[in-house]
Amino acid sequence: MTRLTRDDIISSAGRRFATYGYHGTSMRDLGDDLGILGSSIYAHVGGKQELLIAVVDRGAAFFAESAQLAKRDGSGALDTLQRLIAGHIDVVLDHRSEARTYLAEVPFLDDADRRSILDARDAYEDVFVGVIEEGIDGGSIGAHNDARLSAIYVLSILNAIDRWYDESGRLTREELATDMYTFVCTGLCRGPR
Amino acid sequence: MTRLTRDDIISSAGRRFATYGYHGTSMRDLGDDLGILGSSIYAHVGGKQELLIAVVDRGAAFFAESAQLAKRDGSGALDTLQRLIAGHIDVVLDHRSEARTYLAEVPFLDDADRRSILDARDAYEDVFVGVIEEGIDGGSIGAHNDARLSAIYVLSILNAIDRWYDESGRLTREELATDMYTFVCTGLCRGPR
DNA sequence: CCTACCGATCGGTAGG
DNA sequence: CCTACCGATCGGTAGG
Repeated sequence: MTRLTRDDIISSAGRRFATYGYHGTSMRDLGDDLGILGSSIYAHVGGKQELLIAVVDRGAAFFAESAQLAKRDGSGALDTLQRLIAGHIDVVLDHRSEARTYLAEVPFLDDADRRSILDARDAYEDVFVGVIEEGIDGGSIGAHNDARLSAIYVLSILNAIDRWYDESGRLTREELATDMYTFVCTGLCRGPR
Repeated sequence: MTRLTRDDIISSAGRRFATYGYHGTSMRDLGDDLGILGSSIYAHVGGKQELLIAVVDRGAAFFAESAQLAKRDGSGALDTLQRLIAGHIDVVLDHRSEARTYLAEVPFLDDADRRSILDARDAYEDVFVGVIEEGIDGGSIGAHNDARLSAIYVLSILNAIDRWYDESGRLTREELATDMYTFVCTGLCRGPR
């Protein structure tokens, strides 16, 4: 039994917040998870809000990193979009607690922190919008699409994935990424466009 | 100032739950909204959980009703899908509090109630799956689509709408329904299928 | 629907 | 990281 680090506590808090929500979690709950008293957490961290900020910041960083990688490695709009989709799925499934807390508990941040996270979210969304606009300009994406709305649709699908995807089910993560990209690119309907 | 009804209290509770979450709402908060004491709510309602159940049940009923209408009035799979989409948007925007609470606070229901709501959700999802399968059988929807996954994608987009749509913005609800249906049907990419 | 409470739990602190 | 607390707030009740 070695001593806990600040990172241990943030990870553990993320798990609780993701499952029970920020307001559904007490400092004593967090202590129980860690095998210490709730009050002992204050030796590592300033307070409950600080824990929420730390978890949400981690989530934001994972998404931002994923977007940078997709932009760097993508060749062409559709390839970059495909990488953005696969990267988002990886973040959501590899960092479920942070991603879920990032997606659901932001309203409970203090004003200043909430605003800065919403800005980060907008910047991430803008990457999707930019890639779709690029596709429209280059001819690979239909000009009838509204880039902003399309980005929101794609992100809505991506953000919901952790609520239903079962890692131990028959659908692999890669199959999901491919199926979802095909849906987004091609749509459901048959016949010529 | 006439006396409050049970329905008034459920509506008010829905607004609080939708904004601050179940665990972020106290009985005293609810009382403040209603202009009475928190303890006075117990004259109308058994407890906080009962309020959550009532709000969530209302949400479930709105969605179920919408699905029945779409199935009844739709002519063909694609028309029914279009009606399902427009109906879902109407529920989410006309009954924001109930819809949001239904979508977000179900994990905080007691076991039995949660299970029955999850069953209702599955039944609603199955309507979407059924319509997509019908479209595949009839040839209007491409056979390469996985009906279950496609239904989840469509519902993910629909369920996220209340988090970004601004009723007083430039996009009307009808435009949104049309744009979203086009996205779902046609996809983003240009070129033959 | 209010008065007057109840025991339990909350986030957090002083001092070690 | 624990001991020993603090005042505030929680969901809820008895009696009117």
